[in-house]
Amino acid sequence: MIQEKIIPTPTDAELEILQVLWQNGQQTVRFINDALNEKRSADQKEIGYTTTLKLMQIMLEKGLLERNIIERSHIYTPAIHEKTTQEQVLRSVVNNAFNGSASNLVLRALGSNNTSREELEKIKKLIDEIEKSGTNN
Amino acid sequence: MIQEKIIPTPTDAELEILQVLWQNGQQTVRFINDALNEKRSADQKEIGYTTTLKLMQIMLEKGLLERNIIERSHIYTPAIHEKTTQEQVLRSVVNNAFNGSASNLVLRALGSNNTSREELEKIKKLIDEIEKSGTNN
DNA sequence: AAATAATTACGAAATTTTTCGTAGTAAAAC
DNA sequence: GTTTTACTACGAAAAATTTCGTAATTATTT
Repeated sequence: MIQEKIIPTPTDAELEILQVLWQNGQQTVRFINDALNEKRSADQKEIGYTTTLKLMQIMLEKGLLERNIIERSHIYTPAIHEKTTQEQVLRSVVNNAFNGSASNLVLRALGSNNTSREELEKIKKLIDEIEKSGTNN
Repeated sequence: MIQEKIIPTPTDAELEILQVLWQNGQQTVRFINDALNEKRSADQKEIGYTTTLKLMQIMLEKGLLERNIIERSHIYTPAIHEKTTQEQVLRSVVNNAFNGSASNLVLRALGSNNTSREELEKIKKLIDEIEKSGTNN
C-alpha cells in the first residue's frame, strides 16, 4: 500500500506566503519578500530576504509549494488550493476557539465586523442557495 | 503614564483550556485535564496532568487566568472574555488566511459546512438587524 | 503512624516555528 | 577581467510552544 505524502497544514508565516502566491500567481522569493514587508506596519521589523527564502525552501520540502527554475532564479507556485486550505484553517479555529460550532464563528464574524451592505447581500444570497439546495439538516 | 499589562492572545493549547472554562465555569486542573483528554480521539496520546497544570500556571502569569485557593486545591477562572478572545482570534485568521476579508471567511465557513437550517435562519436574522441598524458601509 | 494518593511548584527537555548569517555561484556592470 | 549585484543552499541560533519528570506538601487511607 502506497503512503501518500501527508502535506501538513501551513503555519502562520507559511499562510502569509501562500496568500501572496494565491493572489499574484507564481512568483520569486524576492517578490514575496517585498510583498510581505509592504504589508507590515512601520513599527515592525522587516523580514530578511533569507528568512523568506528559507521558509519557502521548507515549504517546498513539505509539499506546500512547487517550483520552476527559470534562468538562475526560482519561481514558486502553491501546491495546495486556497479553498481547501481555508477550510482546513477554519476547521481548526472552529475547534480551538468556537467549541466546534462553525455557525458561532459566523455569528461572531458578522457581529463584530463592519461588513459592507454589498457583502451582506452576497452572504444572504448564499444562505438562500444553501437552503434551496437542501444539503443541510 | 501607567502601562497596563498586555495580555497576549492565547496559543492553541491555551484556547482549548479556556474553552473548557468558558463552558463549565471555574474549575480545577484535574477537571480541565480530564475534559481535554475526553475530547481527544483514541489515536492521540493523552495529555499528562502536569502538562495541563504547567500550562495553566503559565496562563496565570500571563494574565489569561485567575485563581482561588480552596482547601489545598486551586480553582481557575478565565480572566478574559470569550467574545473578545474569539474576535481577536478571528482577526488574526482573517489576516493570515483570508486576505483580511472577514466576509470571505464567512462565505467559506457557510459554503463548506453543513450548517443547520435553524442556524442559517439565525444568521439571516442577524444580517437583517445589521442592515437595519445601518452600522455598516 | 506508615503507606498511599492527590496536589502544586518548577526546572528543563522536546518540539515547532521563525529568523538570520555565511558561503557559494553566476550574471551584470564597470 | 574585476568588482558589484542578485541569487540559492544550508546550518544553526533564537523564540515560542508544549510536554513531562521530580520533589515537596498535605490530606486520606490502612
